[in-house]
Amino acid sequence: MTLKRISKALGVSITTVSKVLNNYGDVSDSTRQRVLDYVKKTGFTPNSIAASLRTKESKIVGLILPNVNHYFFNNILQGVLNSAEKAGYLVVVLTSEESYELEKKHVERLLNQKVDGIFISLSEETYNTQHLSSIIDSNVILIQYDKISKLIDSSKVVIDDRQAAYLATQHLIKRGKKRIVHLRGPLIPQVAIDRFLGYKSALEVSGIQFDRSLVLTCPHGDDEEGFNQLKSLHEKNISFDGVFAHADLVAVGALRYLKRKKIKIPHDVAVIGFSNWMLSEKITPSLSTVDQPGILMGEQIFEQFARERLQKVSGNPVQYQTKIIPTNLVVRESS
Amino acid sequence: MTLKRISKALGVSITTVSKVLNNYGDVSDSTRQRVLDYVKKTGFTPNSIAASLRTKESKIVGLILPNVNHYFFNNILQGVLNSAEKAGYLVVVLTSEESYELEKKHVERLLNQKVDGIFISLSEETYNTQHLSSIIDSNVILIQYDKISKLIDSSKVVIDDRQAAYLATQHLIKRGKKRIVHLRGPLIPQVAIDRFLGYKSALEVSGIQFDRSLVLTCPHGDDEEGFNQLKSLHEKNISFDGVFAHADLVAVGALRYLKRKKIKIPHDVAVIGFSNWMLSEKITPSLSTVDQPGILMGEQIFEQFARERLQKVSGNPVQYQTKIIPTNLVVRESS
DNA sequence: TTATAAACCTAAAACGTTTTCGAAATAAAT
DNA sequence: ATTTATTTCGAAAACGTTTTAGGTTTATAA
Repeated sequence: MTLKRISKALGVSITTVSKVLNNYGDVSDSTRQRVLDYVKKTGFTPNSIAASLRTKESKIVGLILPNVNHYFFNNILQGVLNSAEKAGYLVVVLTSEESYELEKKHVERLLNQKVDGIFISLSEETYNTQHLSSIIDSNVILIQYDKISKLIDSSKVVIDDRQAAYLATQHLIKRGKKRIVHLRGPLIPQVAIDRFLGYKSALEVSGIQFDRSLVLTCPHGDDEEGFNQLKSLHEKNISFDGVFAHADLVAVGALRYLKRKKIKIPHDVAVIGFSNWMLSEKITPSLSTVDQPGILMGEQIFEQFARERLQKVSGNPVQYQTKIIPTNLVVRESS
Repeated sequence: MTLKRISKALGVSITTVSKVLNNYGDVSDSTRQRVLDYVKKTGFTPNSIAASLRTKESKIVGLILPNVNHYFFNNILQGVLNSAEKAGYLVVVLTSEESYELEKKHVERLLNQKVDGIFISLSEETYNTQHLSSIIDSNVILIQYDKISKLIDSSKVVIDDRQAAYLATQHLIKRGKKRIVHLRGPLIPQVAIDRFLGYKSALEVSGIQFDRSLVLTCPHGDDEEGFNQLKSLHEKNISFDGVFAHADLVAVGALRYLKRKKIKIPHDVAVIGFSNWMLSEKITPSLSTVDQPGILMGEQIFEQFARERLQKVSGNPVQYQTKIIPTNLVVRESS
């Protein structure tokens, strides 16, 4: 079933059928009704591939996630899906698995699939950003989120990591803790740097001496690392009374070590994580953490895309925006 | 940049350019090389929308998930993504949120987007399967997975729920448990029925009397339900020494209740869940469960699609298959 | 009645590919 | 030199829409 067949069946032109389907004004009520009835009867829906070819709008956006097994990114996906659904967009999902090569390949695929927008959080390996430039060169809307490159001029949606880390650390300080371990992420990505800086400035503001030996990296963000890093501190006889981990899973590992050593939580050592994974409220003791509103972020990502799209088609200059999403402290038993 | 512009630049026909790009034989080595060089130099990639319109292959598949925040479905997604990536397919993801209306709408959207295949796990509300028939009528490949309709003739990829439940229950019996509670899912979906039947037949085989009062529903599958259902049993003075929950989260709720009541796990009551969520190994006591290999399932889903696609284009009859994916028992502290 | 305006309609081009079918050029065989 | 076979190329149609620019009919006004 095509426009042509409908038009033949009803004895009108292809143009007319197309016009009623697209709500043009210049078609009489009677023929409009005839077309509508026929369309409903046959269940016809226009071939959107053909429409895309003509209009150069695919009504598809691409979302590149570092991975899909992470609670935070699940929520981002969920949020993007929510808003895209409302706006009648389809979203194709790709995972970079933290690989630059894959990320680049995905961008190319999306580009020749002629998606209308690409939403990307950079992999940890990504230092070269030419593929991002090529998105812009192709006149496709780029929205960066979470792990972004400041060098690329586009809209951005990010967590205020520094502020969040500041709040988490300050919270431990308010609980009377003075020797606070920071189990940080890898050295390069901006998120990890920002969280570290937030940690550091919270100490400074409270007049607590920064101690380099209390900062340890947990690059993969798993619980083994959390466990092992606390263990290594103990073995070196370095004392501490608080732990701020860059991920809930790391904090879980830390808790496991403390429990094994019969250290009282939060009395002797208070622990706070990051991300508010589902598991953090189910474990004992339940884990204090920083909630990153992923769903909200996902929605904002899509909505910023929709805004830019509108500006573009209406010929207005597009306004890039950087949205900084606030986080909330979630205080539970571990602190 | 289009075929036309390339052909003009090189003084050959559009046809010739297209042919080298698609590896046709009838073009001389010298012109082939000229085209290849020019394409590489300009970084041209063909517009896949136009190609789709002509070939009627979009190289896109649609994946409908009940939701995206569930560990099992994350893995399905991951698996589909893995295989699709290798085969050069893009996948658009949609969530039904367990709503029949949404599910139907999604199918329609995918259909007029002319995807090559649709992979679907039915929502809990879905009883009418006309939208599935319309997929087949549209000559689009349908693969059902997890929650399937037996009435619709298509390939299927499912967990052997009955066998899995049988194993889980048998495991508790081997531990010497005789009064085993089954916290089951909603009454209608086949998965919940199969798990219940597996539970029941494990009891029968071991000569344990089935007790209707030990079977309780936890329709939403959250931990509150697990907690409350055990509580209600206690209040009715119904004794039990084992719990087989239809979801890990429900089992977590059960554990929480038992811990609160100082009941020894697994000595007094052993607990086993279902799905092997990430959290189940992190909690204390760690939770025994049934591992559903979601990634493998996702891969099989796509690969079955790829097979049918091949059969179709080569004019062979398409062979529907039902793949039953085995599960593994994961024994941990809770049993 | 005729001129003018408004309402309704359509032909045709365009989007960028793929593929069929036949033509031209070259090589091989007679 | 002519025929035949082989290799290489290209014209044109087709995929199903959208949209421009203009044409035809109907209503309104003179």
